[in-house]
Amino acid sequence: MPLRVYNTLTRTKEDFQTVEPGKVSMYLCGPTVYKPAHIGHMVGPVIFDTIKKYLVYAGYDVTFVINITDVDDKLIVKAAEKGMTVKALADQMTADYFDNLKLMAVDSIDCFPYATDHIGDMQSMIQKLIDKGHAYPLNGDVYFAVETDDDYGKLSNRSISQMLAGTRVEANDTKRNPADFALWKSSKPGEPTWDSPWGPGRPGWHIECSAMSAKILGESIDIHGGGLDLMFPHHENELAQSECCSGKPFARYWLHNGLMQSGKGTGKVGGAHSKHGDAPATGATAGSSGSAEDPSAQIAGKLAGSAGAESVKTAVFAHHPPEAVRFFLLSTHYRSPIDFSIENIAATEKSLEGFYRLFETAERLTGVNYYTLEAPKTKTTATKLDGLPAEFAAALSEQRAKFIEAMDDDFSSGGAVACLFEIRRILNSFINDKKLEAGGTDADKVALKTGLTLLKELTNLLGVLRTAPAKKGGDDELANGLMDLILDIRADARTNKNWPVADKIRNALKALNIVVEDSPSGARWTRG
RNA sequence: GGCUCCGUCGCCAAGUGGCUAAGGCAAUGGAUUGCAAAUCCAUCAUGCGUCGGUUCAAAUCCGACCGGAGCCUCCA
Repeated sequence: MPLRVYNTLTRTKEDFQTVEPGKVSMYLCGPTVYKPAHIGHMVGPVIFDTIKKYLVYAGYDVTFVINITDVDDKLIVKAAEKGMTVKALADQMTADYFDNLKLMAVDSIDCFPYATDHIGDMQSMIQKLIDKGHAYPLNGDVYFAVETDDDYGKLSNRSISQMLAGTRVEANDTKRNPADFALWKSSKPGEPTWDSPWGPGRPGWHIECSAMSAKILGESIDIHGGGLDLMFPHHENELAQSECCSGKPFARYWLHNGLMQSGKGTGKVGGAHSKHGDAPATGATAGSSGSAEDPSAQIAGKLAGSAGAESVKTAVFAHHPPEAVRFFLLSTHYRSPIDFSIENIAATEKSLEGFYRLFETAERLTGVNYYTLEAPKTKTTATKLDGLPAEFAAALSEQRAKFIEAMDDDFSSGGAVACLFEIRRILNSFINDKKLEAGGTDADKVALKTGLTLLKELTNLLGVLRTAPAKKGGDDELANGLMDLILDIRADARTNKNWPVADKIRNALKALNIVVEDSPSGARWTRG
């Protein structure tokens, strides 16, 4: 089964064929760094990071670029508001963005080009467009002439006339066509500015992606990604500029991820209500107007504009482990809108507990630490299942095949996630059947270890289940010491079949939110 | 007004022409356990918004309708 990807340009799933055999160039539109990253900013990076990991697994040599747009109108406005320089604000917000990527285990990006480092490249591109008659200077600005591009509108499937029909046209607009967009903007005093053949100014919004993409990845790239909201005008304009400039196809495949949405689809911030009434934990109580300080404000509404004076780092990750958030993002298809509600993320956290439990058990039985376990990174070097009990090997192999099948079908991570749960079940079953808790053979332990390695091979592709959950046991010596003592006394009571005492201890601890579990190898406790 | 997209079990969610419609959460029964917890096994949509149509065959294609979302405003 070949890899197939949905291409926005053709609105169909196509077989994946790269420009250069064996190599993939990927460009994802990154943030304009004028405010802290919100949870929605994490969606694209997580998805395309996963795509890259999978392409590497499939044997491709992948170069993945995300740009940082550090010059822009909004940045100028925001910096002025805060009394900071544009650069200082951009640096601060870029650092915040990187922090969050790290938390989300997004670690496969090869290059983060900054717009301000490529002004020269943008100017050359603009000059070339002017020379070719696709752009024209006007009072210190330079505009792209959409009518010179026969294909204009092909990505978002709209025509120039159609676009103008529904929009009010500014009367004093001197552009040749109202749909023409700025490649270069003359600057006002106090704004960041660069010299240019058309006068001092700064680049327009879309040109940085075209210029940096061509510079770093070449004029024709394989995958261009971004949020669905960027399809128009951003990607449409990028496409027009790039192709008019180079005369070559800009990107083979356009991949657009769905946008994150609030609770129950009520749209704007403040209109969102939880279906079941009270939203637990984050106190979106009285007054449904999501304030910016409210953690759930990050979860409300469109996420883009209004909310988000606070970084996702503190607004979301303080309450929900980034691991769970990443797992949640990948449990649905990347093109679907994502309903980021507190209930949903809580359900994901709950569903992960079974994995953590399995890893704990496995470590106790085999000494293998799942989180540091090394696993193969490519299909050709995949975990070998030779010598394992036949049924066990067959079950694991089937799930790996299904996982690959799902990912091959337009990176259907939701289907792939189901395989992880199946493998969890298979491993737990194996532990039960082979009575590993009560001893078991070395061969069975090796088999279990191999099963874990296969699971790790797959969870690595999704970038999930990489770190142990926050400690649930005791982290102070006194508590540990006391619990050892208490459980020791209880063990004596159980040996003497003194059930009332044993149960009293367990129940009393339960009231203190400490859960005691018995097993053949002794009692364990966790903070509930 | 124009352009997209979506509606699958109580909830989340795969599947987009043909195997018994994945999986998770919740629930129920059983195994296990001194009792629990955890784990395993079993059950849980003759049905995929509604009504028509195409087809040997449709959740999957077409039409209409109902309901929801996004874009056309420099939001990832």
